[in-house]
Amino acid sequence: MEATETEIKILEAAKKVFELHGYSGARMQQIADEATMSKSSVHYYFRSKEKLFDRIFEETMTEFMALISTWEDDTEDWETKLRMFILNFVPFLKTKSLLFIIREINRNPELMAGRKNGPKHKKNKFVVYFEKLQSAHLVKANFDPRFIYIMLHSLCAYPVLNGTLFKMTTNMQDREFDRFMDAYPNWVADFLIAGIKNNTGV
Amino acid sequence: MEATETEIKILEAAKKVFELHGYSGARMQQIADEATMSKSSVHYYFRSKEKLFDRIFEETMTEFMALISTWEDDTEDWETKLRMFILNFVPFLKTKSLLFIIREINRNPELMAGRKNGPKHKKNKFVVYFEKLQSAHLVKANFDPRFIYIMLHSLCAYPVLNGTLFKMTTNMQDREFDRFMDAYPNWVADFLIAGIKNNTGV
DNA sequence: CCTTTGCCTGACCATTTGGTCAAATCATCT
DNA sequence: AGATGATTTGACCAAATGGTCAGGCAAAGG
Repeated sequence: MEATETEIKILEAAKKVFELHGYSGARMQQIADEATMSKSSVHYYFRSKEKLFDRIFEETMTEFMALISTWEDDTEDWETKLRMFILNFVPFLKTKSLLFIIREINRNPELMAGRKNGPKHKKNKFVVYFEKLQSAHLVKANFDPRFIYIMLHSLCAYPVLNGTLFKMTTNMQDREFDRFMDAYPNWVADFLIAGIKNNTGV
Repeated sequence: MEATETEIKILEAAKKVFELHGYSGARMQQIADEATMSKSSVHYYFRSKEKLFDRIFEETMTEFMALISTWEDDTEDWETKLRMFILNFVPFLKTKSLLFIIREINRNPELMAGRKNGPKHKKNKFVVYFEKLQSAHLVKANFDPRFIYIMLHSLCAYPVLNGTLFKMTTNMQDREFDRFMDAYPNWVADFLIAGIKNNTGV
């Protein structure tokens, strides 16, 4: 697809509005305002609200999938790779894209079904990587790599997703929480790495 | 507040619809249908959509807060308490209430500001409990209890919240994922407990 | 200067949606 | 039965919203 300057302006505005209000709450007029043009122009470039939404959703999912699929089997040791992934992943999540994805999938599960180029039938790189490590006896084999995978994502994503509630339940002010979250990725890395090494229970 | 049978019927219908579609996507007509009565009747009991929503949100938040605030300083050892909390918490999250809360807070942060009886100024019981354990040298003191608190919640909540995506990225079928999630709470408990005991890095 | 082409917009439309209201129905008490 | 008050509803309304369309306008080409 080409990408006119105007199209990009609309897409950025739409992304902002859709992420904040969701599909139902988003207003074409607000998208037009945000892009500083008329509602008609938005319709001129993307026929309907749904078409525009589909485009945004598709792009966001593609970006997200690309990020979480990055796990090359290069020479670095797994501790370094894990830490780098976390340090890279957490900041991305702050863009609110994730809540957007989760919310819209919940609203309409069809959005997932219709995806092409999804990693379906492609094995999860992270899981494959840890299975190899286990076969090579480089880490203990007494846990399911999928469990580590899900823990990893949960620890990275949820505090960002639910920051407001955490601030409240831990009595932190905005600034204090920000500092906490700055240190957070390395804590997660430390805890996960130690857990995988010392793992005794699973 | 009293709670007429009719009111309860409406509240349950409304909760269902609001949780599925969010505030903007919810339709008064659908709520009425779900409660098998006319739209006018819904308006008769709860003046407006917003009033009805506020009631649902308030009740959901209260229920949620009550659950996560339960951490009595009784005689059980912390391992047991932690495990029991997880085994109790994960099933609750399956009710979709959490996505509802997160989504609506994101849409309108004012919803939190206006809450009374919130645990503001009440110290977080979990954190206080672990601080005591640390003071008594019952667990190592080389980590921030708030970090454990956030990890605990992240591990419980996120896989439930984002199950659809996890199913996709780990190539699991519905049934396989369900079995995985049945075992999940105990894995989390094992991993967390082991991590807290062996903690070396944080 | 005139025409064509693509971009852009204000005015307008049809439908949806939250909300109102008077009338109908039901329950309760005398 | 009749009066009274609460409950329920269909008909209706005003505002909001996604979408359309004829025309304006600027640049390119003749």
